[in-house]
Amino acid sequence: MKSEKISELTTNRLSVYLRCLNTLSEAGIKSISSQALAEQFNLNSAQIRKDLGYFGEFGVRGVGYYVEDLRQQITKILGLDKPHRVAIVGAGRLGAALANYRGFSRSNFTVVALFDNDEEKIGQRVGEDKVAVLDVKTMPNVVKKESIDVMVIAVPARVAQRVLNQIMSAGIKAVLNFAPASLSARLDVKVKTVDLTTSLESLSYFLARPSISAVTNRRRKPQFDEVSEVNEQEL
Amino acid sequence: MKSEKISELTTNRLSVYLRCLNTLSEAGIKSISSQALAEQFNLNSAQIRKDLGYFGEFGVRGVGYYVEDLRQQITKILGLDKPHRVAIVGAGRLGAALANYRGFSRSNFTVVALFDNDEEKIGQRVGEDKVAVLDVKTMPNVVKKESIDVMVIAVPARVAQRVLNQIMSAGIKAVLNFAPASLSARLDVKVKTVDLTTSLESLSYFLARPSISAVTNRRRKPQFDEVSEVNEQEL
DNA sequence: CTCTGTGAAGTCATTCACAGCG
DNA sequence: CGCTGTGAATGACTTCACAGAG
Repeated sequence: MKSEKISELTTNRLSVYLRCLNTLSEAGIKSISSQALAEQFNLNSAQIRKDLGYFGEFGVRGVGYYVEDLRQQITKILGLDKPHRVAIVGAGRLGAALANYRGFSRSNFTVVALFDNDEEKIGQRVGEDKVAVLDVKTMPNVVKKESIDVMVIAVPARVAQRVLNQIMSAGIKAVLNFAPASLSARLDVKVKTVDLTTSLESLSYFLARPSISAVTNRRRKPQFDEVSEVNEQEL
Repeated sequence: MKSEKISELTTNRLSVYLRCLNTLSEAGIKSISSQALAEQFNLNSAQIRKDLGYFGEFGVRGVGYYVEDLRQQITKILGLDKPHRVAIVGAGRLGAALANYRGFSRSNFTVVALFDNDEEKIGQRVGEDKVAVLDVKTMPNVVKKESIDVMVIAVPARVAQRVLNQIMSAGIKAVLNFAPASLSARLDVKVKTVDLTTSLESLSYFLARPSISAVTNRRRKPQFDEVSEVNEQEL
């Protein structure tokens, strides 16, 4: 175990590894080598080993990694053993969709509240989960009372910086931003921006050039989990 | 103008530059230097010049860039001068939210259809825009008839690969994926994955270490567009 | 003999720094 | 003079390749 600073690319991949391990665990697989893991999920085995190497020695030479053990290790590294409480600012379509997104709970995240400044919306409850819409002015108090430690920005771009400032004032250190805007934050606050516009426009660039090879894609590989028909309702 | 291959990081940034130029244009700014642009939007001036340099010489020495001109140039580079037609697979909460997202039109994207396999949903129309929910089985025909060239995957992870395969069979070359799954695609198909789980889990890692400096964040800088109070409804 | 863990090599991306255009 | 455009320098990330543990 060294004490270099870990790149965000590495932590992103750790999250992906964790997801793979969950799948393997559900399939009853007990152990797996970095190579087999890489092949099954379109990853690179050397990179898996290197990423893990930053945090310790989790493997067994000649064998590979024990799925359950590694799962717990990565869970701990990512801080997912402790629960996180999330609030979303902006009770529009996206905010409401996120508030009811079922995928968060596996990672130990719970959506606690939705904030908005629209009188019409405040006091309502949104979606199946009946998440309460609260006045954005009450944010500082609610953050404290509800022990919220992660905030999601789902407001229009032109108010995003202001909302971020309020969020930082409330003492939040981790923010997921969906507004298409370049935000500036204090150094001790981590803002991750998910920029749909940029993603789409980047796709458009790809479509605009009939270039031969799309280097960014992974090698083609048949998947192993061709399960039977199911509904597509969950998101 | 060279003919190197352009990194996705560069095209992502071009999209950001375009957004900044839109803001400047609306503010009536006629020209701007790379340095001023960088300062106003937390960017790096050398990088702006280098990114643009891959595509041509758009600046005027001693002056900077003409906002309207550069805007059009980047629009063309990203292929945003031609309209794109988008369909979304998965008429769940996220799919419905995306189908009615107003931010796409500025980039010349129009959401044409929603696909699902749930009998209950097929035939309905979703949101203010009344986007029709169609049977996913009709996808190949609809893609042709409606000239759809971009698809969005908003289905649960376990069916995402199968949906992607169908999408590729229908001849689509550009896909935006919201399912938390590692997908494999043909080399001539570009898949961009927006992974909420990974984004959140990476934030969790950041919270788990009380490290002094969050290197990934931009320098703190006061914003210049502190506009007056508005609603936060649009997403 | 298999597979990890890891320096060393290689590749790709960002930033510097300045010649030279307008 | 100010600013772009760009090689050259630096830095970051990935992949190779292998010593050595089990």
